[in-house]
Amino acid sequence: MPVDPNVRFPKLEEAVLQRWRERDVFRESLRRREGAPTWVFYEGPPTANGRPGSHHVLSRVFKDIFPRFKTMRGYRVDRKGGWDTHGLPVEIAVEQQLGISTKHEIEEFGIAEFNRRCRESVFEYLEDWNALTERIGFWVDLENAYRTLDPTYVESVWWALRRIFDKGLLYEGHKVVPYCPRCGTALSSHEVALGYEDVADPSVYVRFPVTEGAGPVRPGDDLLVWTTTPWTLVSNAAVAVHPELTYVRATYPQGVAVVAEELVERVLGEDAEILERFRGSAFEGARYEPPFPFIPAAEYGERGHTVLPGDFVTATDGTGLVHTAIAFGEDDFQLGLRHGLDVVNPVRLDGTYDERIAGYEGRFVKDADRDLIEDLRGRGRLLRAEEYEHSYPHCWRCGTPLLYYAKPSWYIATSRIRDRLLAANETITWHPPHIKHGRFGDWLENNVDWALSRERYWGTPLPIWRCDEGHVHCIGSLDELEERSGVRLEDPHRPYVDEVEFPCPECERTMRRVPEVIDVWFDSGAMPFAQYHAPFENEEEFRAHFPADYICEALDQTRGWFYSLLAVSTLLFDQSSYRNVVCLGLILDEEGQKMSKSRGNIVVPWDVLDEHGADAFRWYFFTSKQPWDGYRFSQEAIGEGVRGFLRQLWNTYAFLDRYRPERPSEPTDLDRWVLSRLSATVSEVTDRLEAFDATSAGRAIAQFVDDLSNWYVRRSRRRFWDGEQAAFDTLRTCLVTTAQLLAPFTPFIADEIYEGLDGSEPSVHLTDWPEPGPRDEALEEAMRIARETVRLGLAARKQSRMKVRQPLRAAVVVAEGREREAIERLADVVADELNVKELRFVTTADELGSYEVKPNYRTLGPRFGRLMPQAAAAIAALDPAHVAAALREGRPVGISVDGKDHELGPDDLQLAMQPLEGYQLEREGSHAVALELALDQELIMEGYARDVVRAVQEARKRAGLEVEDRIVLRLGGDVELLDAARAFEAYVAGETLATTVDYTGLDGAGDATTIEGRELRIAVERA
RNA sequence: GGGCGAUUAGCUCAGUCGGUUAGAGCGCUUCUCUGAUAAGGAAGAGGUCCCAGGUUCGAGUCCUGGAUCGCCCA
Repeated sequence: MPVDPNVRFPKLEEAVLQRWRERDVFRESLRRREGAPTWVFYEGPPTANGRPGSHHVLSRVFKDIFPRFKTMRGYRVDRKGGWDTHGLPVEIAVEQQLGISTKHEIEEFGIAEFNRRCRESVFEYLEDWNALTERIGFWVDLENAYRTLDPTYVESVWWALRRIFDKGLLYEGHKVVPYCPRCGTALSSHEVALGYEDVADPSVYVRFPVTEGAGPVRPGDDLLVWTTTPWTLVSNAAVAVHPELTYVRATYPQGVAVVAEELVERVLGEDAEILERFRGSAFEGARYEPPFPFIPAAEYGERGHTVLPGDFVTATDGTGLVHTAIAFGEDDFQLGLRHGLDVVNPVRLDGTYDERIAGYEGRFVKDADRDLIEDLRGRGRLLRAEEYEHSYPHCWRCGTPLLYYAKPSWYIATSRIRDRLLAANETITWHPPHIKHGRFGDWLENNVDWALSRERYWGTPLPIWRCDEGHVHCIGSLDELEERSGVRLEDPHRPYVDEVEFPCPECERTMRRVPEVIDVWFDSGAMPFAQYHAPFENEEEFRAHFPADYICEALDQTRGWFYSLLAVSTLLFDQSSYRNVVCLGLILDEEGQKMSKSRGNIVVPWDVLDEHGADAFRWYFFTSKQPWDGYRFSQEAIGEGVRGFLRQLWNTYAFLDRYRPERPSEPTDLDRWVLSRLSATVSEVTDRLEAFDATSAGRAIAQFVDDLSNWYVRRSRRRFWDGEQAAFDTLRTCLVTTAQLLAPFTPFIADEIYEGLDGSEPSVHLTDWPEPGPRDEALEEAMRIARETVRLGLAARKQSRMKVRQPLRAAVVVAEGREREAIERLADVVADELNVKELRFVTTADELGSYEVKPNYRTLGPRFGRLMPQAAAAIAALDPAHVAAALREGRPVGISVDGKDHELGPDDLQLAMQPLEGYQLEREGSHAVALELALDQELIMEGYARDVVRAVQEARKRAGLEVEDRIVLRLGGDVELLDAARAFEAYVAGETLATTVDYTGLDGAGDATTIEGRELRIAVERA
């Protein structure tokens, strides 16, 4: 069946998919690499509880391209799919479905049923995902995909946690979390991000009288402290100052105040007199009287109610002295941790004060702000109270202001292996590179312990059991749990696991599981071994697939999967679990806005696939820009790629298909040229793909296809009409090899072209990656120069308004040396393109234009330095003709700069052509083309003949004739046109496939057309 | 508020080691070519290389500060 030039790609792709299914190509590609070296890819698991979007297409096609490439390069690339199934987003989706929103309601509803619904919900869109995955050509083994909810997976995670526990790196501590006192639950960071609102909170400046001085600060001085959460003042534990910042003692109406120097005027006004300046570190350890007497300093430990150093303190707001309440802020908490302060939290989980805060017991803390401020004012401790506008997080469910709250939580002591994490990071190649020591490296440098536990329901249960005596045991396998408890868990999730109890190995009391589940990121970070249920089984499989050679996810995974993978493998194996990583950017809409459902600017993948097809979608992502820069995405942008590249490639293929070789022939320079370009392209594409640079690789292919279509084929058309074997062989080789290069990029069209032109394997994806053939760089360079010459000649025609169809006697080319040899070698091509009878060469431009001499700054700049402008002036003053002559003969040229003589060689000067008036000449650098515009009768006649041919071809098309149909041609009209046609009858007849030409006129019959104002009538009939 | 990245023609993007006339594709206008192509070719219009300083003989490129946008974090 002939190749359809107007094929619809989406339809073509469906047919190719069908062929892949029938021939089982993906699995065959793995079978054929049995025993070959492995190249390992890890699938970062998505969650299938929402429909896949365009950004998922992006990551999936990037996950596809390099494994395909490596498979063709001879590796076995197993691609095990995976699904992330646990976590809060899943729970929230189910809560919404049930119309509930609190933990209390979930427990009332029943954890068993709630989790059953979560389990269902995570695969709700599995069919969509599977269909899309196949349709975009992402080859991944979905039948054996790992799922983080499977008991085998959970067991491997437990094994990992046990290992970490045994190393003493899993512990219970406190963590400050955003907490909704109404819902009684901590919120995850992305939930917090949902609920920021601008609110006015009190802003108070409070006096803390010093009781025990330190450095320059004396008893009786007032530490001025600023806070926007007066309710936390009741549990003030310390005051933080920046050790490097400058502070002052300054007079004010109430006595002497201590405040950051930069803020004196803003806090104390202009009248304050500065008594002393000193560093924050100077008064570290000073003791003060706290703002409220509810909790004595001793409760906080040794350093309660003292001044402590804190790097987080700034002088942009407040006073430069920061009130610290250990239980209510991350900075506060870390400060307390560092200086051994004990956590004292007088606030109950419902957000009210407990009995220690006499007079306020049972009141909601935020509502107590006003009374607390009045209390301070009454005791003369308040300097000033204002309102402060800022954005503060609220619960996205109920609108209650969140409290930051220290809560018990289980941690992995990753900060203790920070050096190992940094060392492991050094072994990873990042794309783009700046992530390595930028965003990711910084994150590792500032590593804090991994807060592992979540007080939630749908997740891997934390396998820690505890007895009343406080002994702790970490379970490392389902077998172990069964041995201790006698219970074999079929489903290790809550609530079933919560019911399992066993006697404490130390004290024989009953051990019960702690209620927490773990952070889902630990699940996915454990996938290198958990996907195989290692080490319980498939240990060899795991060993053979560790570490990964390649992973790829969006940039937002730096603190997600990229981190959890690295952390888990470093904790367990002290090495990275991946060697190369490609980070993808975000997808924005046409306006540069983030795509979101609420904006309604989502581009649905299926729309793109139906309109343009998967190859177009893929090609856009691969080649429009470097993937980490993000995309401005639109259907239109993808359509451009289809027209500019896929159509061009397809048309070239369809062209080849239209003709048949009929006679043997020798290869020409054009053949050798395009094959050399092919070799160059193979090399470059291979190099770029090896470097994970799909963008440059794809663009190199596009450039080659453009050369192939718009130069090789265009220049070779007649050879195809004539059935020259060498042309067919060359074009076929180019297209088959291009199909191989394109296979990882656009697997459908690549396979279709391969199938149509070669087909010796069941699929292009089962072929070996092409090796570059020989190069002829001299010929490539020659062709480059010849094409440049053509470009100049066409420009000259344009300038002289001399249409290309009009033959000219000659083009005069200014060129010497290698350039001239190159053009002479390809003179036929150049003359034909320019439609001139001959090319004449002149060595210098003296007869066509004059030279201009310019300095080569690159060589002369370093030599002359600041005298460069003078040197340039001296060069400009040289006689160009003299310089040109001297350089041709290899003699140096002398100039005088600043009283000294200098010799300039050929590298120091550049000659450029200057156009001379009255000539039609186009120039570039040192070569130029001029046209001989004089026309004689013969040239004019030939021009007419070509016009006639052109008109007849039009008539043939209108008559609906096939290109190979022979015709009887009859012409009538203007005498000169007819004379011209008669004079060039062989040419006219040959071009139009006319068996006979008749000039007797048509008596007004036939199609009338006009050439140069002369009438021509044409009648064509199939012969 | 901190960190990272981006900013070049109407749009999408290149721009190497700092080298003096900053490019391509698309779109637009005009012309041209056409027995593969809704194709090709030529010309034209279109630029504050985000801004301001600095280094340098010379800055789109290097440094500092700022603006805008995005991401991550607080």
